[in-house]
Amino acid sequence: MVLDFVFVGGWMYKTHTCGELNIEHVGQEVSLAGWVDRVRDLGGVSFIDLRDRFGIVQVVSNPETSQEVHQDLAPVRNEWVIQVIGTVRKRPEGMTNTDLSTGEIEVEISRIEVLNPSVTPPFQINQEEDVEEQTRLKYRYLDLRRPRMRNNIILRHKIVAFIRRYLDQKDFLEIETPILFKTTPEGARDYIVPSRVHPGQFYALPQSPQQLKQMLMVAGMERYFQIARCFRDEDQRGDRQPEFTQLDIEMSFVERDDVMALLEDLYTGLVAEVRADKRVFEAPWPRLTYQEALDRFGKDNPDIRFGFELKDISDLAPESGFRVFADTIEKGGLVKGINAKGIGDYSRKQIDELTEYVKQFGAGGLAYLALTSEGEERSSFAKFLSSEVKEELIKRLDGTPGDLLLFVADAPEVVYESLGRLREELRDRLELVDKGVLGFCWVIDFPLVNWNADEKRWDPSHHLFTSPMFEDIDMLEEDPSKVRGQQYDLVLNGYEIAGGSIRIHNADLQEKIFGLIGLDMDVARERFGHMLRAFSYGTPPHGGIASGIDRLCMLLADEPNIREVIAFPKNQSARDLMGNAPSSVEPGQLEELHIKVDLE
RNA sequence: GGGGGCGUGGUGUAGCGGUUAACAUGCGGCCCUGUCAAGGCCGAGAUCGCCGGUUCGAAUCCGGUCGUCCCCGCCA
Repeated sequence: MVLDFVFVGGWMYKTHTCGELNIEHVGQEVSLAGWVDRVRDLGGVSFIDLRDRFGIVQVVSNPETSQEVHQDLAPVRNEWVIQVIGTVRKRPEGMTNTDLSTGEIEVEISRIEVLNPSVTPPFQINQEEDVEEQTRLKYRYLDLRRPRMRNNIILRHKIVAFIRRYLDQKDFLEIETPILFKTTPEGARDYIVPSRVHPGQFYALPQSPQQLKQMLMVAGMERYFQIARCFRDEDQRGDRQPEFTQLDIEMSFVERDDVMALLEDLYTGLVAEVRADKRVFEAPWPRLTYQEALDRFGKDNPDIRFGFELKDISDLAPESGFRVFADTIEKGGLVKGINAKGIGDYSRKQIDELTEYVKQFGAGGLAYLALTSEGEERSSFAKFLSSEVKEELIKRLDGTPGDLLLFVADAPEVVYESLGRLREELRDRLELVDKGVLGFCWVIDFPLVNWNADEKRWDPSHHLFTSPMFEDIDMLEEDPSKVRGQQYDLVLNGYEIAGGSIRIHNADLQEKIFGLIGLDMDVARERFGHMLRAFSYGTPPHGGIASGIDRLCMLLADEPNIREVIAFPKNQSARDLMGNAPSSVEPGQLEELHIKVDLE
């Protein structure tokens, strides 16, 4: 028996993968290795679906051909790892399986080798049944064998591979930055790592390589990128993990539009390559100002794929006759509404559910005006309105029979938040969007700083290295709230998937910003002295962007949370259920680090 | 830190005050020579997450606790 195992870097156990065999290979002797996906023992003839990463192929044994093979095969069960040597042959007439790429052929076994048996797995690998996530995470190595996870991991690889290829072609250098670096107290909570050689001192894991990539611009690298792991010790959500991956990009001698154009081109090409079946909602991607995003969608990461936009009716409120509306305006608030098209016949109970929903976000209530499909009106507040005001309201919101008009009157933040969230809640309830559509948009012209009422100071809305718009710089002193930052966010289907800015590259301006946000110069020098020093040595104008790879993969894989696109994610309480991390350590390890644990 | 949902054979579910705790699938055995979610027959497998309470009686009601998921806070 002579088998062709010649290709360099191949696998000694295989001449072919399970997925690649087809009618062309008929007559060839092959060696395959993989997992038993399923056994069909018909008493005489036996079939095994043999699976590897590349596909499934049916292998057959017949006692008339070889009694010995048939005996070797008898004990084999699902998920055993076996090697099969045999001959590819065309399946008999009418026995083709059109669901399988290898369905025209099968492999007649001449030898079978058990490489490793398997105990019965805790859940079925060969079936797409829902299994509790806890179990999936505990046995993640088995979960990853299933098609859903395998496809997600493959998609993620393709995404990252495309990004690397693209950026390499555009003259970017991939540069690694330290995982052990310095704490950044003004961001999220840091993960910290004790230093053994410097007792009492700690490294911090990077929340992002922000400072380091700017240093690389000072260093003259001009175009940098990294698929960077980032760490933030905050509570989890479906789209947040304690460690996550971002595509980190920084460029010298660029303006805002250069960075935005690069990312738009990159992701447009990426979608065409990895999800050609998806349709982009609007191209070139629309650009919304921060204010426009809030006014129309109630959030700075809007889902632009459907209507139900927010309409302002604040001007009608004072004279409306409805006290709640009028008082809100009196107190400096806003009144806005959305037209939930097509649910004018919602029951009182259903409307109450929506009211409960917005209350989560601080709204005092939800005023409604239902225009039933029979042309009648039901309303919580219309009785207070003159018919002129009511007509104007309906006109403003483009209300027609069958619509439900919903209003929130409150402080601006509350109005935006509650209606913005309600809009997306209605999207999900009413299935308003086609899942095959990708709604990219840019949000620009963010305020550079926001007033922090609790701490009585200005906080950067992006981060403290973001450059103000040059034309706004002279307002820094008189009215910081009016200063826009050279910042841009990329939003996809209502998720922020990238954010960046043009940076400050001048030590004077950087010191001014430190002053504005109330950072004492001594403290600033201690924390960011290395940056100020670097900026005094010839720093090019520069800017960049960071994009959440996990979220991007999640959206391109049509998954509901980022755990589904991470091989070994952590659960809600930041625990790894497979390895059971975090765990306690030996007392000796703590001693070495000069650490005493004090558990209350 | 707060609010909500869910914990029933290995897996997924049903049962919601008195059942022999049901069904599907998986698992084990037997039969079966063209299956591909193979089929048929038989069988094993659950003190209903844990603790306490109410009740003549609790998987079922109540309280607590643990685990897990979703949301708020948090996430420059």
